[in-house]
Amino acid sequence: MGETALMSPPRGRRPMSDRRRWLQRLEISREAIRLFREQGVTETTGEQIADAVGLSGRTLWRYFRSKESCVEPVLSLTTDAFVDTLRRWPAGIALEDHLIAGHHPPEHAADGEASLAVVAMSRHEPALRAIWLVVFERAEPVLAEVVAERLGRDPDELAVRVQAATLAAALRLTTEDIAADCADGRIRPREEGLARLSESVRAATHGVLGDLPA
Amino acid sequence: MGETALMSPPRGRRPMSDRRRWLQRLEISREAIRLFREQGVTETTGEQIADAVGLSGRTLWRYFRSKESCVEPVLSLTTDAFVDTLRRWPAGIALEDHLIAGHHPPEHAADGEASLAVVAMSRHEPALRAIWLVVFERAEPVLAEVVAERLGRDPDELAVRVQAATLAAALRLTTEDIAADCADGRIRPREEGLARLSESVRAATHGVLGDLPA
DNA sequence: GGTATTTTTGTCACTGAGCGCCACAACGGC
DNA sequence: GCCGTTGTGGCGCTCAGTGACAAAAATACC
Repeated sequence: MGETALMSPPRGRRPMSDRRRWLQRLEISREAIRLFREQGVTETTGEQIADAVGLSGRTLWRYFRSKESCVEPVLSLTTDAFVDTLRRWPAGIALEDHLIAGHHPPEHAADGEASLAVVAMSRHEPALRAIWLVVFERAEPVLAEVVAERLGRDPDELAVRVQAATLAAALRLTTEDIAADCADGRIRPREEGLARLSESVRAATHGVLGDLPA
Repeated sequence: MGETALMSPPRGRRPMSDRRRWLQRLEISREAIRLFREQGVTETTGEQIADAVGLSGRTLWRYFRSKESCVEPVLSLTTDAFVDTLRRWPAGIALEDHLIAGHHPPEHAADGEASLAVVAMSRHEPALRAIWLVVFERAEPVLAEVVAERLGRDPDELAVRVQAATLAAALRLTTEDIAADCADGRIRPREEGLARLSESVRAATHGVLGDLPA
């Protein structure tokens, strides 16, 4: 039982155990976030999370080393999905339109909302903030690939990496802004969030990435 | 505990209770980091830290909510000092020269080395990593001011904040690199660290901030 | 089908973090 | 002297997290 967190669902059929474990972690993650949102982090005990998933407390600690890290799978899933959408972004199309056009299964929407809630909570919960920062940091190399491909250059080039870092910074800041607005009652519907994201990408890249079609 | 105060001459007991508390936290921080470096984090108990400073365990938890957060004061001190030096960076001068030219009291050097050690440990200690990320993140607004001032624009502008976040990311990554090299035996003298930092700043800003004199 | 083996889970006991509560000592003002 | 305030230690508690071992379940092998 490796402690390593898997970023995306294992595809293979054979080692079902791996995928099973991934699903179990995801399930725990969803329940944990639900409880965190309902009662707060400190008010939620590990036992409660375990009960909610029908596991014993001991087993929970075999899946996660701390109760805060329970939020990681959902956070990773959402981040990966977003970066993946970004990767498929065709040239000549406005980013916003592409984001809206992507396929969005309803369960992904729920996870996305949960992730935003976690990001919002992370403002006052250092442990959650650390998870969020680390998860998002893992997306940076992928962003570097996206930038490199778009510019037709090498992902190892300094300029490309810098551009990717800038892009990552813009995406993270905007996501946190949206999460904050969302949590503070200023309800932000999905569309507005996407618009803001695409705007910040445009601002961060000065349009270098090929947004702004015709 | 204390009966006869045979310490130094009676110093003014002003309402400086705030500064006193700050000093006490700093002292705890130094001892905690020393113990963490000597025995590792998990092997160090809160009681040991308390003993090292001559406090009871109960009192330690009044100063810090977790034993890992004991590293925060030294880390903040070092980070603040660095950002402050950056703030005083005059236009038209190479960053590296400015960093070297800054005044560096010997006790700051010890704290700086301790901070690097903490950053190095944070690679494998999630709790320490959380502290480090949060401490450094607090520097971002200040960096935004620096960027804004240098560019003659507003600190609230999205482009400025993005630039500052990029700068922060570059500084953080470089610091972590230096810390890792330092901890892994590849001894990195102070000068080389400063050179690397100024290079990463140049790379992150494309020279926008006005490095590269003449 | 069956059994043997490996993996996963649960139970129990334990350490240690961290806090609530109360008592006590040290200050400073009256 | 008597206060109120503040910092501190002691006691006991809850809960995070782990090690050890047993029960159960999945898997492999026949």
